[in-house]
Amino acid sequence: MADIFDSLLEKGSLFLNREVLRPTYMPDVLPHREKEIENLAQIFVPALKGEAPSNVFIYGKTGTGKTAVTKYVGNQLVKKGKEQNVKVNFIYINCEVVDTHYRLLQNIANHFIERWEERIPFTGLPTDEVYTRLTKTIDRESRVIIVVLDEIDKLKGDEALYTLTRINSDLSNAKVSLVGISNDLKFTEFLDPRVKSSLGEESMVFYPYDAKQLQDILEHRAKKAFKPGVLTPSVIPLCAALAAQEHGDARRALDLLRISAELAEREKSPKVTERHVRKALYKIEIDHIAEVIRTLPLQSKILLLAIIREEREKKAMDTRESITTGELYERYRNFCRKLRVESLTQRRVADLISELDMLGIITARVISKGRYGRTREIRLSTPANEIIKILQEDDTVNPLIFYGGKGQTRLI
DNA sequence: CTTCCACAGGAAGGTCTGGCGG
DNA sequence: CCGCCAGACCTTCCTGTGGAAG
Repeated sequence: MADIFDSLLEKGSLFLNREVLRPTYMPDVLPHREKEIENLAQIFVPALKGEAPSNVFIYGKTGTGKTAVTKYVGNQLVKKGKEQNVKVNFIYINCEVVDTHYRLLQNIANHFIERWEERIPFTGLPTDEVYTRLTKTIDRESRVIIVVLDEIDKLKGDEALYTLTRINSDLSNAKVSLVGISNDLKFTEFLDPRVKSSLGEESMVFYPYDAKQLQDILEHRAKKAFKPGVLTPSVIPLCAALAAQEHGDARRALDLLRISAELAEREKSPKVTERHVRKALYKIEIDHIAEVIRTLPLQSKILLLAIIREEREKKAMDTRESITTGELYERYRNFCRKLRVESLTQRRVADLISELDMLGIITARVISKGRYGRTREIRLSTPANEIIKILQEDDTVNPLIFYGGKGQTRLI
């Protein structure tokens, strides 16, 4: 039994340390974010004199380094604080995980309570009691607390923010500053104006990386991640270019590189090549879409199969025409009858088509066929066999799928 | 130029679920 | 526990429209 793992461990690895390429990894150098680091440090520096820094709001799309920069500067700050004997606390909270008023206060408070029996329970106390305990606890000594609220737009209700932005008026020794991080540029529009002005005392915007910058980042990490000489020289530029095209998302670029290498490894290839990158790109895309399709509502799944069926029929008849809403609706109704599922109205189905379009599974453009009306031109933008592979697992729609020879699939 | 198809897509209202304050 | 409300999900009804055909 041990042997199979031994062989996998030994020759498999192109990696020195795969973790370096994961999004959770905290690099010690952040290329092309020097300015942002400097800025944020500038804002934080009063903490070292025992004063509360301004609250900061940080915008930027995913993979632009917001979290990394904030954590990086925060860690440095705490270190410096220790050197200079100033009490500085840096608390990072991801609001996707801690998403309610209660849990937020609880989380911050527990950060300062060592003794297990005094910790605030997950549930059971009134929220204002948690608040009182929080203020009492942190106010025992004079210190500066920086609370980072990552993905702040995921917080439910703005009560939590309202409480936190005013907490300093209930404290006489400690001081609290907030850092809000969001990738939703419209987030503040819906906030209570008082919260908005308080949170936005300072604001920073993180712009996406361009291809050249992504390339630097990848090179930096690749040095630690891979054994020397494993990457074909064009691999990193290609990953960078592809990710830059997408949104300048560093996380995507790193994922792409990691998965490329994993594919190469699985093939027992001694080197990662451009071909692996292309394959990885396809895999990432399919994996993403697979997840979306799997979680689609039943009606959309049926609709999707109806599209595949219509598309195949068109191909068989060798016409260049694409599918129209009317034809598709008929096929959809037909599928619903076969499955004994109640069908939706055409109006509703039209909206479902738009949704599938927005999800990138199909494309649906409005075209006019003159005398023959206005409709949408519908076509798949995802390989049909991949979709069927996923929908086979759904017992409700599965009866529509038949298996021909040679792994071929057909729809009723 | 007008007609007219086959829908697009807006508006309003119904139904159901689930969270929340009292 | 109950009533209320918001929001997701649909239906019904509707007006609007690009462009080939006539």
